[in-house]
Amino acid sequence: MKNTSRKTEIITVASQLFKEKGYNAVSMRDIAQAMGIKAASLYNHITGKQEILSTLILEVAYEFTNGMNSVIAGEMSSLEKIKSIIELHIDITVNYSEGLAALNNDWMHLESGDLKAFVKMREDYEENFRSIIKQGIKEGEIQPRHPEVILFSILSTLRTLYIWFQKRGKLDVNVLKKDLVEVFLNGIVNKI
Amino acid sequence: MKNTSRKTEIITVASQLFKEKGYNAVSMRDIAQAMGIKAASLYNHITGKQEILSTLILEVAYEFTNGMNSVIAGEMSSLEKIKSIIELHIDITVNYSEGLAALNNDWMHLESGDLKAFVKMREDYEENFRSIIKQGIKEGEIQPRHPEVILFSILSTLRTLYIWFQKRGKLDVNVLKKDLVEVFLNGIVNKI
DNA sequence: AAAATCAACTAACAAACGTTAGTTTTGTGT
DNA sequence: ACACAAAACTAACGTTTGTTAGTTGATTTT
Repeated sequence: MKNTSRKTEIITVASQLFKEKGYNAVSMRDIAQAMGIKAASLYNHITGKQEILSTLILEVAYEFTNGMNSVIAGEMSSLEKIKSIIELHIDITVNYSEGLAALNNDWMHLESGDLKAFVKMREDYEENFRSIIKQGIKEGEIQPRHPEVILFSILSTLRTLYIWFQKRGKLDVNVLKKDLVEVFLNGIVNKI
Repeated sequence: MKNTSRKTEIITVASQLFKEKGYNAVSMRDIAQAMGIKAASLYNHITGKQEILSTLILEVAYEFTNGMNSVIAGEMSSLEKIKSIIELHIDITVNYSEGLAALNNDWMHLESGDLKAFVKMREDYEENFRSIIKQGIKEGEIQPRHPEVILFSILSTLRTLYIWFQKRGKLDVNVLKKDLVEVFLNGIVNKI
């Protein structure tokens, strides 16, 4: 029942600082001060600064990988799969806002093993997404445009969602899901 | 005739390193080494590390501000204005790829005066964009969705363009402009 | 030819960094 | 009340950081 161990507390506090200033601009002394203790005391709970970063990023990365695996396993049309992916991103954004910031901005500061694992997961994720789009174009569900343009326009928006979500008075999650799906699927032009 | 002064050389080299690792992970010794000189020699041409960052970011920021001012001054429909903004971003992405990376990822490391100026410019830019969208909705040109969702979905994509543009074998600029405009204006669904 | 300017250099600085070692305090179960 | 473990502390370490001072050699100006 104590999922709020001291270790996860440290990671939570650190993630908030990372989100604001980035991994390299946050010192162990900054993290310690935010917790009301001294920097050396952190090492009773973690092996080092790098562990904070990798724990934070890989947790979210697995969340994406598992979510994507569920989507591609389901028997849905391509458009429904894309809709599911959009909703997956929004759910993760709501629950892992700080981890997402680290994943987006500081993944390159992971060290060798973790870095390789992360890059692999991200490449696989993008490749799965790309396949869904191509399949949709092939079956005539999606307009025949450059798949890469569709992929990155959707993915860029979803990846940056964490910045916007809390800035504008916490947009309602369901409104966001509905509007975002419609913007991408139907565009913004009013056709009357 | 010597726009390739030593100072601009330094800023160019630094911007490429910043793009890969971020401002704080790049040392003056890293920059110097990439130029084949010693770190202290850099100070014959620049006042410090901070000057590199602010020069880099503010140059691009002014480019956006001027571009947006041209757009809102023109007599176009809202949809045409949005199309112009998309093209503006693509043009800047092509010409200022490294500066864009710094602007997106390291703006928070600007110091007081420059930081304030930058944040002001960015807020004004977003407010102008938002007004165009609202105007378009009011006049029935744009579908009546949450303006903030439209704003951030377009802007997120445009801001991240610099990552994708050169990764995928340099997408042709005109294809990109055409497809991106169509994705946002008409969506991806094939309506037949 | 002499003087001045430029752009590199070496050497060093104080501050901040992540981390380790050893010690003391705090809290818990018996 | 006592023993033990958890978690804080102080002090210090070796590096790396951005930056300054003073010097040297090359190029340009007078």
